[in-house]
Amino acid sequence: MSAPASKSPATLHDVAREAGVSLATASRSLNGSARKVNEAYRERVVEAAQRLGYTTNLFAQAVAKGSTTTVALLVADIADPYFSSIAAGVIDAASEEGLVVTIAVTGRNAQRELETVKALRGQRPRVMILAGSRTTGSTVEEQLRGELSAFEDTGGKAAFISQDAPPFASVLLDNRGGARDLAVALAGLGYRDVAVIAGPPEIRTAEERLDGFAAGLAEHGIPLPPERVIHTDFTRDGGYRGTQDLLASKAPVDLIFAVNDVMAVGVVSALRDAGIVPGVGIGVAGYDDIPTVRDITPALTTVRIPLEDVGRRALQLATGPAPGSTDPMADGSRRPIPMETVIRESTPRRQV
Amino acid sequence: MSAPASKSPATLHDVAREAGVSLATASRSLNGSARKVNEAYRERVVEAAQRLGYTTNLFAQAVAKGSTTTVALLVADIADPYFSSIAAGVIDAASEEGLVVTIAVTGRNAQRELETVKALRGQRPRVMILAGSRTTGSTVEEQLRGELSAFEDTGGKAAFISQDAPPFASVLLDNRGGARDLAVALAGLGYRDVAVIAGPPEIRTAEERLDGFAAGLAEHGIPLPPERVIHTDFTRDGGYRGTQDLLASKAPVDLIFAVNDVMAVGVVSALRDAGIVPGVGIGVAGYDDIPTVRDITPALTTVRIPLEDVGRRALQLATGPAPGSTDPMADGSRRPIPMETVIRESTPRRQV
DNA sequence: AGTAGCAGAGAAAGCGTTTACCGATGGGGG
DNA sequence: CCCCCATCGGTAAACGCTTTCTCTGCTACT
Repeated sequence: MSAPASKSPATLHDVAREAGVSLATASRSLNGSARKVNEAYRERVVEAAQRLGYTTNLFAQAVAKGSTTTVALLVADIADPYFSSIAAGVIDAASEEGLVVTIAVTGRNAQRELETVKALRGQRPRVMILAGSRTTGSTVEEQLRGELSAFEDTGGKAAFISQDAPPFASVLLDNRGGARDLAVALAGLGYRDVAVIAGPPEIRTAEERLDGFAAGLAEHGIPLPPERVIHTDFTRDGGYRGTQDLLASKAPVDLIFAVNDVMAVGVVSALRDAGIVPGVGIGVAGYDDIPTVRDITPALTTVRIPLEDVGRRALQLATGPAPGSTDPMADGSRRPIPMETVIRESTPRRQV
Repeated sequence: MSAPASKSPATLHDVAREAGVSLATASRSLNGSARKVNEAYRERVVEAAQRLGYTTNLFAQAVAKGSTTTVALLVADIADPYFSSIAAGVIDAASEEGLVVTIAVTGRNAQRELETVKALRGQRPRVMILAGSRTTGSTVEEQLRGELSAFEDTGGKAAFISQDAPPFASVLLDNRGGARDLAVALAGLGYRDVAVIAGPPEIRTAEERLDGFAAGLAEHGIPLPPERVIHTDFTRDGGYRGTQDLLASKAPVDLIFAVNDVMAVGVVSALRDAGIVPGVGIGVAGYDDIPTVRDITPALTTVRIPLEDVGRRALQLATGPAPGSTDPMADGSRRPIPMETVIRESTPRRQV
């Protein structure tokens, strides 16, 4: 049982020989070169390539051309629906442009993110998209920015998702506005004793949502004292534990807002385990509108983000307007993606 | 506002010059070359690299070495939790080995899958992992196999997930056994009038689950007449519509098994919309144990697959045992991943 | 002290492409 | 009928890296 001979893949050289033309002609025939090539030759080359099962070696092409067709996408956790939806958008948009997407996961770890960026730089991607990174203001963040600057200086383009990180491009999500609108809507439904299950303080997205929500409440004169804000991590389990802590504090609560849906699902679960019927005893709201929240009971009130569009847009932003054009996206990129409050069963009108 | 000068990235050449050594020495210093290099030199080189912000150009390295550090992963839909969990496993295992993962989505379209494989071949990945591909027996499938054979002939390694596709490696899931066990368990709970929301007939995974389930029922003398089997597509919406069709047929049903959880969620939703309480009026079971099903009401009975492990294993299988060793995985790879029936609220013991 | 042997630096030949440049061919204008 | 120019193959030089091979300068052994 010996391993197969493992001949190396056919090269352009082979194709050229097979077709009886020169290397240059073969090359020109196979990629839409600017220069014309005799149709008869071209056909022969294409046929030969076919016959040999030739595929252009993208690496060699990249080294010769000095540019690649790769997009690098960094996410915190690809199994999280928030990120996988964004990834779907990025991949979709990328494949339209003939780009190939490399995904790396950073596990919400700034150090790891930095190292990943460094490693990915070796791939010389055209574009790097960072979703779900922390902004800690730490030296690690400085290094990250340095790395990205260097990346851009050498012809790459970096784009952030949901994080304003000048001078880099970013797809801005109006987290603050969305959360504010949600708070206003909920206040309108009669909720008064509000608690928030917030994310880790160093995740800016989470903080923006918290701020916006507090602002919306304030407009209705509803306070949000610090002890009603529980910082925990961005997972279902974080939501669960945060809720337990909240309940243990015995604070009177008629609404819990979790700054993302994954956590909100944990909230619902914790409430139920504590014998409280979510939506009846205590209202629950989340953020993101991941598919699951439509299917749980009660269906969750949340803020919808068009996540696939966000991913798509990040890519477009980064691959940029056709060079030479007067950048029509330039200001569009600064305009945050609008979001929509979606009221569902988990926050019925409050009995008075 | 002119674009930045965009100098090209530092090359090894630059590093060598900066360190005052030869190209060869620089190369040897930076990658753990077999050959020794004077420690003093090495340090100078490393420092120079640091100073210049040098990162090895992986493309150039690949073309020089003739081998890459890329893994290509093909999934039907990255936003589907089944696939995103697998992807998480693959990425995790890959990054342990210093490999970088490229993800492409094929949208359950055989033609597109074929084209994707072709395109991805240009990247000369070390490994290609195919999850969720169709097996249609069609000419497209033949072409796909041809493409993969060529890929392996030229030194690559292909691995399938949940699909026995000799001679290629695959991580086998015991779909049939898992479904059989589930059926037996459900029969034991007293269910008798069973219907199945099945997947598209050309997806083998779906058919195996259907078969296994029917077999398990048969052991208990429970029939599964063809009209109780509804073929629909592998989405939540497919499950929803399939259930509507089923209900419209007026067949007496006390249990619906959907061949995957995503569809099962659709089943639950359809039942509820039809005024039937899932779990009380009609039992519901799914397959996969995606996170959501634990959180919906009623929590779904399902079959657990360790999806991340599956992904991880696929990668290990493909990167293979250390060359030279006597392939301890060789038979292990043929041993299907075990699965576990998980009974939850959606299938309470049936009243007699 | 002389030589075998070896360590290790450097030169150079690739790896599979692209692309500037060269030169041949053929057509059209004077 | 000749010359110039446009057109289009081919040749060869990159691209950034690895790796083989050559060659120098030691160490170490007899």
